[in-house]
Amino acid sequence: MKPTTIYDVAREAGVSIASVSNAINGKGKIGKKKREEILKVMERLNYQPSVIASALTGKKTYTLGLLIPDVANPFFAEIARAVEDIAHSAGYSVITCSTDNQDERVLAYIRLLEQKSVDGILIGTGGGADILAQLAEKPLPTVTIAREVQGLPVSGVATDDFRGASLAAAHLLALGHRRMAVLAEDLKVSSSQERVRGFRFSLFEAGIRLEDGDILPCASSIEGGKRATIELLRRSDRPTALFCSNELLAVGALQAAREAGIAVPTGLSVVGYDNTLLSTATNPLLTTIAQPIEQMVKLAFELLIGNGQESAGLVPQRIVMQPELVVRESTAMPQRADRE
Amino acid sequence: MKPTTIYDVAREAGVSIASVSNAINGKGKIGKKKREEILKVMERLNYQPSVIASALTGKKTYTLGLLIPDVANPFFAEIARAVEDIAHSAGYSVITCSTDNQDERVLAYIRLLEQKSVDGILIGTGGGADILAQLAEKPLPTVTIAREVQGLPVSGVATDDFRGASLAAAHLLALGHRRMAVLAEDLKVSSSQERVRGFRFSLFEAGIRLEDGDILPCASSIEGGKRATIELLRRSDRPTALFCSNELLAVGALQAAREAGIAVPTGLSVVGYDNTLLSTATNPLLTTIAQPIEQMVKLAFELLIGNGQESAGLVPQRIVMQPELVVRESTAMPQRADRE
DNA sequence: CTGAAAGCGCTTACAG
DNA sequence: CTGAAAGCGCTTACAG
Repeated sequence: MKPTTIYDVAREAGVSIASVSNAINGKGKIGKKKREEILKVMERLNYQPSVIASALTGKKTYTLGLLIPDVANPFFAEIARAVEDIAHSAGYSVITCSTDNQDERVLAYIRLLEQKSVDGILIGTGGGADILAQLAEKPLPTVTIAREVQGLPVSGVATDDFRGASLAAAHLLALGHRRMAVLAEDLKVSSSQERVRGFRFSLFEAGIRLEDGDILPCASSIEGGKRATIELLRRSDRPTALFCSNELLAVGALQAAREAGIAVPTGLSVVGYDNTLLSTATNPLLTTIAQPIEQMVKLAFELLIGNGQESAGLVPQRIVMQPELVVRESTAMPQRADRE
Repeated sequence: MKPTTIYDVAREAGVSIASVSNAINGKGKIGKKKREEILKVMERLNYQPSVIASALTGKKTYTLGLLIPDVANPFFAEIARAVEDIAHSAGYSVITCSTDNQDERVLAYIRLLEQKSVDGILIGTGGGADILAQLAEKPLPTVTIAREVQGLPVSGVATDDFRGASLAAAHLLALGHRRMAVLAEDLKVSSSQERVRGFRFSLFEAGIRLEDGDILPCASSIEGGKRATIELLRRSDRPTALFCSNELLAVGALQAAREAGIAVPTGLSVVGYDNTLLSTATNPLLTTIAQPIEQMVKLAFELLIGNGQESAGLVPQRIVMQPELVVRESTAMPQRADRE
């Protein structure tokens, strides 16, 4: 009933446990024959080394922590999947931590991950920079993904959110829109801020002023986007186009427009952000900004685990990827034939 | 730089490590004063016990494995979130494993989870019953969730998929549909099978025969659902209603219908399954079957970890929950004013 | 190349 | 109530 240990195979193979250990880890200090014999015995006994025992001796736990706001959010679900795949292919498993961007949850999870001696943490969540700053002090390798942390001296990879928003703005501008608004999720999150800034700045350059009132902070959910849009559509000078900082909000906007009897894109254009599967589930299909998830994750993983081995004490490295505009059906030239 | 250990606090507090251990674990064998003093020292040194060390002495790892087909699939993302939350509140963390329903992946993950000495595994994935059967042999606590495993002597909680499909059938039947078809994901997965069976049986009882050709196996993706629907819509006697075994397929169906110029629900009714956020992102909103995810997860967790402590050697227990029909906009009476 | 021994950070009987 | 000691399953110098 008890799992077989290194002692069992040593006894069975007639060698010392040190030799078994060496055989497993391929340290050169063992004869070929002996090695093969041991491997054979291991196979026969169906022996599987305990990673917790080996971790205790200073080796790695081969476990990573992934901090994200919410796995149930399609964008982060996709990130989680990508992380899982690349980690798994490198022998690691990952503990997913949904923080809801709440400081206390972030804190609790970090503590937990420390106690479990994970080999590293991938941070894709919001949460006070001060809290995350503590992390940088610790010996625990950390890299951020899909977000920046102000002044945090850790490596990370993100996509250029300012640029992504500019892409959206340029698209809308080119279509001829002048009255626009933005739906923004939690402004504590850097990526959200950047998207707002980028959009605003692009309009500014085009000579269009986006008032504070045109930027609506929303709960990051379909409902949140819907509520904000309803309010927007009630205004006398309602916008002809909406830029949403994520697709949950965009879906909400679509729904609000529909209920208000405003056709998209004819009466209202909307562009989302992230290019998740939600953007292909809506009708009309969402025009959106895509982030190269797989690549980001791949790079982040390499930064974390170190493809080279000496990445340890290096200077923090920030990689920024380029977003892309994906034009689908939810944007068009503005026309005031709204109330169809 | 090195994390503080139990020795550090013992020295600092002027006691033995055994006492520190006792203080932490609240074993009665320690004086109140001493206990509080120790706790204070722990606080001051910011001491956090190593769970891997404690796990090695026979205690739990407080880590669970969650096997699902794919976290990027909204339904499983929601399951993963629910599991994470309840696990976290009980002091556990969870390693998410996306298997794509592939035997080899299932196998690899199980092996990994064993090596990491997880305290239990939640199985929500497909994969050969034979493979999972091995699991039952092992001392590793296991419970299935949202699926059955034929003849596997383990506990589990699922919702009644046969019934859920019947609900869908009844709804469509009541609306007056007679020519129907079903889009089924991977038939190796029990839940999928049951949904097909349930639907078929209900029609049968109503005197309607569902031919094998009316049941289209699809890749479990939007694309998969779309392709199958396109084929279906080309048929001369095309169905007036579609039952999809999950919402990815349903979304695909919606898209196919749109491209074919067939209005939903007027020209074609479609009902999905799972009630994920996808069902509220589409236009029209999806009529679907809801599973009580949170409750299922809660019960599964209790079965796994044992709210009572002696659940160990008990007879496997299967809990089945009831699904619910959620009527939204994608279903209506059949009418042959298709080509609008 | 190989084995005896110490040690990783805890917990748990076992004496006192 | 408290501490010394053994042990969990490995790995890693260190001798041979």
